[in-house]
Amino acid sequence: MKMESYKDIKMEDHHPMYFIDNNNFGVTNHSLISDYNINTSSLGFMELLGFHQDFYSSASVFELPKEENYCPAVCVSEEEEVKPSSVAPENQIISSSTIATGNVLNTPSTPNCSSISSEGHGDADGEVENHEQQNTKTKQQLKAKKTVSQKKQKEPRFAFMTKSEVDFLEDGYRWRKYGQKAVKNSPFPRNYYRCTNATCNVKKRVERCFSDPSIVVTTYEGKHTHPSPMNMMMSRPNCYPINPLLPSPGAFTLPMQFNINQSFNNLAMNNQLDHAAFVAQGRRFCSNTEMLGDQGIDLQDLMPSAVLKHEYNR
DNA sequence: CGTATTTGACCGGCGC
DNA sequence: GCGCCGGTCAAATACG
Repeated sequence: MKMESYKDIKMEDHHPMYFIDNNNFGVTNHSLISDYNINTSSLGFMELLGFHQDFYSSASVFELPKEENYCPAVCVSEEEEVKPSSVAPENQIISSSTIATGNVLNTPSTPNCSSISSEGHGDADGEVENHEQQNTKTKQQLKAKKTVSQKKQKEPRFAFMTKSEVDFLEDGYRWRKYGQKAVKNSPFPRNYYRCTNATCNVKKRVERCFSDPSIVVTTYEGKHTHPSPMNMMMSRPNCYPINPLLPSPGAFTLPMQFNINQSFNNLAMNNQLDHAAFVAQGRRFCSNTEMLGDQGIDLQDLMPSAVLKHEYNR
């Protein structure tokens, strides 16, 4: 599999989409995601992905060889998702300096539902109301309730587009597919995934761009309530990518060449890595019960399903 | 046998 | 009110 750099995306006029120039996304040889200057007080792109500072600030984690400098264009949508069928590959790239303004990375504040809680209470002069007034009020209440509930349902959502031959891009989390729908005017179906963590309600939609089948549009909805299994690995002191020349008993040596936009599986398939060694190291890590016990994670949480599948098929 | 995926049915929102 | 469409459910199926 080969991923290519993608710079030709057209912004829809009404969508607050932001695209990040390949060379500024932090996957070039020495620039980092942490150089992003994302407003940390808001819900950032990386936070939505569940990657925390302690993870992506590690230089070695995001170093990538020049020939693999494929970073996909990233688009972020605050209110609406990307509509793959309408995104034509054409122009307009905004560099990471533009992203630093951060307006689309901010999570829209959701109003409280306190207005609802007053429903049916404190109506002291209700006796004088006639039926018409009551009916009108009921309708208004229902309408208000409906509006609030609609707002409440709106989860922070963002999407990014990746030029890739594979549909499902691993991101460190485990997902369970719960649906697939045919997309109107598109030969490519839309796949629906849900985070397998019981306490997490994050959803993910994956579909191919109709106008350019080589582009995969991944839309995330919600925010993970738990750290990324991969993030957990990386954040543990003895689990950071280590220099293989410096032996560390019990340490899980992750591949030194790693990129957020590339899946674990892709990594394993990449000629930069030895897949068997990668899986074996994962096993070694996961067999260390002391390391896993306090976090309640298991092998499947740590190893993305695609990697595990790949192992099964061997 | 347990778990993940598939896929048709169902539901709710929205426009006409 | 009706139909279309996006999203979700859940039974059936596949797979290890």
